[in-house]
Amino acid sequence: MDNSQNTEVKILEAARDVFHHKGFNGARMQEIADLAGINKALLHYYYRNKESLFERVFNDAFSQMACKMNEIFLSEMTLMSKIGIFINFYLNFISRHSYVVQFIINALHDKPEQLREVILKQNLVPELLLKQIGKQLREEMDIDTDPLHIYVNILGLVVFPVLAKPLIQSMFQIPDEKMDVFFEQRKKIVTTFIANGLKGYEKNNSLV
Amino acid sequence: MDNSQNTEVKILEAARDVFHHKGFNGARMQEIADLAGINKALLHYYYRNKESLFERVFNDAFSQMACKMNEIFLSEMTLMSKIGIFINFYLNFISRHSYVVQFIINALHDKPEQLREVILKQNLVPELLLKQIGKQLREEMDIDTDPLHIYVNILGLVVFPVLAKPLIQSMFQIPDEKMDVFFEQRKKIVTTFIANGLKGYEKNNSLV
DNA sequence: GTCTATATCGGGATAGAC
DNA sequence: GTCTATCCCGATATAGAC
Repeated sequence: MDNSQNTEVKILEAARDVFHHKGFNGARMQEIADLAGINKALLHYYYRNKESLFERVFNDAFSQMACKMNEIFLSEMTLMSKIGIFINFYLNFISRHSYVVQFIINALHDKPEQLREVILKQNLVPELLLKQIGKQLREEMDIDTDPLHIYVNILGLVVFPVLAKPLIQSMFQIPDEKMDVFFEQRKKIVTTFIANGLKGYEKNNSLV
Repeated sequence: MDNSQNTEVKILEAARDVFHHKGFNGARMQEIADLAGINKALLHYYYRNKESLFERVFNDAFSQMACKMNEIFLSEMTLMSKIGIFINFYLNFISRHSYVVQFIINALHDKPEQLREVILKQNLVPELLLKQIGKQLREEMDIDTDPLHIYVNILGLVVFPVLAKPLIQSMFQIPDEKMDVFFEQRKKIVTTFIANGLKGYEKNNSLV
């Protein structure tokens, strides 16, 4: 019992590491087994095949991300406070686990229909999150732009540089240490950028 | 001669399609051969192995992207005009070839050292582009924030939603037609957002 | 240059003993 | 539950004829 729980946990941790870093096609069952300290046969004993293990890993990753977003944006605060917390949390979290988002995006790109089911099985209601953001945009900032655009703007500013980290480093020849500084700087930069960007959407803004 | 050129072209087109959509690990030499209307042996005659063919495809894709960016941002216009053109161009181009950026990002994530060489062999000078943006930010808008942050902000707002398209569609249950509308809307939305976001960086801005 | 045939190997999956 | 041994297919790559 105790042993089986241990094994299960070890498998999931190993699978997570390998799938997150190498994706479905790049991952090897052998590598997962090695990392978990067991052999392939036992891996198949717990998860009939690679697909099912992958789905489990995807489900965990997606759930973790989505839950945290829900937690932040459905809480009781002003929208700008939520955005500030979101930016700080994700720039901390993601820069340590940059591969997670890329993993989710790639997984969904490779097998959209299959994983859509996985997503729907969770009891998240992302529409609620949008409604809440829309409501706060209207009431607190007099903005009635589609909240999805705003949400995507925020995500883009925070998430894209993490995804593109290797690209940015290669193009501009930036060493790792400087990238750490870069991400730390972004907390302030992005917050300011969003705060001001939103002003353009205010109903009575002369620029619109 | 004529025939060989034709074959070479067919191979590159086929390889591009397959690699862009499925990445290195997901791509099959057989599929590329089929798509090019030849067989595997001939494929290996032109490109000794999968790696070399992949590098060629990566080089082409990266070069195409980088050149277009250079062309836009090194031209003779105001920075805001460039940004407007960039947004329109990329939201048109990328929404038709969404996989290209994802392909580049994934490739660079999988084999950063190997592809860094490929990038350096091209005669692009990305630092020049940053310098130019920095100069225009200072002279035209009185902003002396690191131009890399601004550049990344712009890219994030434009590129991220394309990368995350399947994610967005799955989460919020958005059909394809509505996504087309969404991307069309973003041209205006993002332009406004950036224009106003930049105001926060002006030296004499009371908010900073 | 282009083909058919084949070598070779790696990786997912299963059988069956303990 | 955990292991060893093995099956079997798919994929890259090469040999060699035309």
